[in-house]
Amino acid sequence: MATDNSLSEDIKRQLAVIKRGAGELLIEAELVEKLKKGVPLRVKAGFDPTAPDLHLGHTVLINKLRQFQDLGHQVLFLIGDFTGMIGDPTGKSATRPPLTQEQVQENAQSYTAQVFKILKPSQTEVVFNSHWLSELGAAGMLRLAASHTVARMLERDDFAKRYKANQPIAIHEFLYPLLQGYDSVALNADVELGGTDQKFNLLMGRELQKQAGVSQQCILTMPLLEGLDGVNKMSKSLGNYIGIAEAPEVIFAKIMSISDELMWRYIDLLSFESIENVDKWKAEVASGANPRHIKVRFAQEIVTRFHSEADAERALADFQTRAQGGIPDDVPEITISIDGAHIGLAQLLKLAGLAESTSEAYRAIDQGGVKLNSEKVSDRNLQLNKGVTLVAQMGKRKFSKITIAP
RNA sequence: GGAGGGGUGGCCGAGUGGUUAAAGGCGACGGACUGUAAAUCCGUUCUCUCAGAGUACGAAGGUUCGAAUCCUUCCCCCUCCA
Repeated sequence: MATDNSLSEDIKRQLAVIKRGAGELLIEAELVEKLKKGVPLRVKAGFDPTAPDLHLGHTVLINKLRQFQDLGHQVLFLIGDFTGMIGDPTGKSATRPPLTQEQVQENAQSYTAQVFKILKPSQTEVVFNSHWLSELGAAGMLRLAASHTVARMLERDDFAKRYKANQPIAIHEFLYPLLQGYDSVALNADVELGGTDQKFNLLMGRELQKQAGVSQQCILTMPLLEGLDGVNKMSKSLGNYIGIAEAPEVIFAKIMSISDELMWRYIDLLSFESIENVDKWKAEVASGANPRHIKVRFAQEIVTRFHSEADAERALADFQTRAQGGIPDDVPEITISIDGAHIGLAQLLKLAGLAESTSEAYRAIDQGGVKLNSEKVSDRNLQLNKGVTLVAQMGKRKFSKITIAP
């Protein structure tokens, strides 16, 4: 439904900010009513404590939380430590082992340390759902479980698919949406954010709040960011992610490696540039400009956000050096002690950590992927003497300044 | 509780006694091409004291000149019936 004319300028502005880049807002009219009260909204978002390394995919959501803060609202950063301790066996590959209390605390620390690069601590409340869920007890859990039917649960898309495909669904997996919904009741959330895949769980919060007789939360879903492969959603386990704690050069290089089409997706979901500017860039590229320049600019924006402007400059310089086949400035140095008077190159590369195994090193040499002091090496049996220092390069990215102890 | 199916290299997946270190695909890596993008093409893809060995097909034993392939025991997963 469209914004009607009676809305104040302020609320229109807030709505525009909230809806930018978002997937779906349920229910807009309710949100307007909440905003009209002029009281800071309680905006909830939940995070699984099992993966302490945030990547850009997570930041799509966190950016939105930050925007809520900029509009004066309060963020409830929920760490799902209770569910984390049970251990989520959901499908996929390896079942995750349950986390200990210590691990959960550690992960939470790591989380907040990273998340406050984006969120304002003064408007963020970090909460753990074990606080109220562990008090729920078996009786409370049963009451919760009684609130919904199996049929209702099977409406959820992934449950439905798995059920049809004869894949197992553990009983407690049905409990997850209920617990997440109960979190909203306990926190008295006004709005909950989640990925588009979370819609069902988010709606569960609304229903449980209704049953509890409290005001229902609005729901804002955010699109899922594709990973570097451009196909699957960004995730650590798929290895297609850009971690926000990664080195400036790494973040920069990874962004430069995404395809041109995917670049726009990233910009839409991650950049803070105005919509007008982004549209202008798209037009420029459409009329023949090299997308590379925009990618560089975007990469710098992201590196600056998680490191600093100086780091972004360095990352760019580093990137260009490598592009010209040069040796970057920050080559790690390593000294290696050997037994005999000399050592085979393959063994050396392995000891220096450039190759996983000597076999891999031999292969790389055979394929012309190894350079010493910028000279390509073709002799797979090359021996190196004690006391020498040289810069070894394996492949495009791996460098090391190696000294063989005399 | 009963019946049946299955566990193969990072993943998927062929392979039922002998050129099988194990087809094929994906991924990954190296090279070419480029904007170090993507796509495409070529190559590689267990390890090692590298051309000669060692170790591998859920685990442990056994049969055999020889096993991923046959036998025994154990572990794990799935499906159906109750």
